[in-house]
Amino acid sequence: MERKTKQRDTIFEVLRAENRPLSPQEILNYAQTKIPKLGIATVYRTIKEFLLAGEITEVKLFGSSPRYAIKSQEHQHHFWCRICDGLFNIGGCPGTLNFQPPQGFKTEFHEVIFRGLCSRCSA
Amino acid sequence: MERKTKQRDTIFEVLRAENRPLSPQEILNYAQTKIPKLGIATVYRTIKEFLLAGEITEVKLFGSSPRYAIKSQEHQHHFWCRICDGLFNIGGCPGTLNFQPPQGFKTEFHEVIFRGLCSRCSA
DNA sequence: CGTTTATTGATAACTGAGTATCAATAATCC
DNA sequence: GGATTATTGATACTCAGTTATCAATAAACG
Repeated sequence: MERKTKQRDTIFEVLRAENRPLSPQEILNYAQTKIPKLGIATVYRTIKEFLLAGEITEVKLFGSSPRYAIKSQEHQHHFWCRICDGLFNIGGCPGTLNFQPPQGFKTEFHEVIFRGLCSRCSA
Repeated sequence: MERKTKQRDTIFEVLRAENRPLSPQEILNYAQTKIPKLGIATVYRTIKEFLLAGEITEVKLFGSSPRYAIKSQEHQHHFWCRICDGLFNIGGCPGTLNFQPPQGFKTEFHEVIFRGLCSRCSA
């Protein structure tokens, strides 16, 4: 990551603008409105660099391929749309749920996924 | 599923004895203590048959390949061990969490995954 | 501007999960 | 037990996601 390039700037801008976890393919689709000839390999390469640099995090759920999002300081969970397959950040988790695993299990963190229709697809 | 075979009986017995969602590979590993020459293709075939027959359900989470478990009537969530990679059923969810997605999102169901160390691995 | 070389785009290669194929095996039925 | 045929085990294959390769491009810097 020694040089500033249109490709890297655009990929980061896509993640910033969407503000939700995106798959490599989604990133490509959005970014190609700015750089039509952008290649998928560049997206994967750039994701790797951003991960190494600690600028983004990987979000993997439910057997789908991983998504990537700019790091958030908040405790975030996710809504996963059954129609458009999009992932959306959901805040508001109080940190502790109103139930817990039994004695003996040492919970380090939890993830909650709401499944259904996002606001756009349910409209 | 016309004939009763040692393979099918063993695979079902493994799922019953473990009482938690198992990956095809886990099923193979457990079942091979009974049938050393059992093949992975038979595991996949048998899973498909049990799914069609409605005897088991598929549990998919967090980018891991799917696991399979005998159907439960309870609303179950899961604990996923960071060390042994095993999945465990966690009951006790009141059905509604103490936070929700914002207006506009239509939640059909939710999944909660606790991540950390299972009772065996934390001992 | 010209040189250097990191980066890119196109695409071939790889990977792991799951499926198809087919001869060998074994459950069922007489 | 013998015949029939569903099932099995071994393995080749497929597929989607990801990575490697390499010539062409374009940042950076004098």
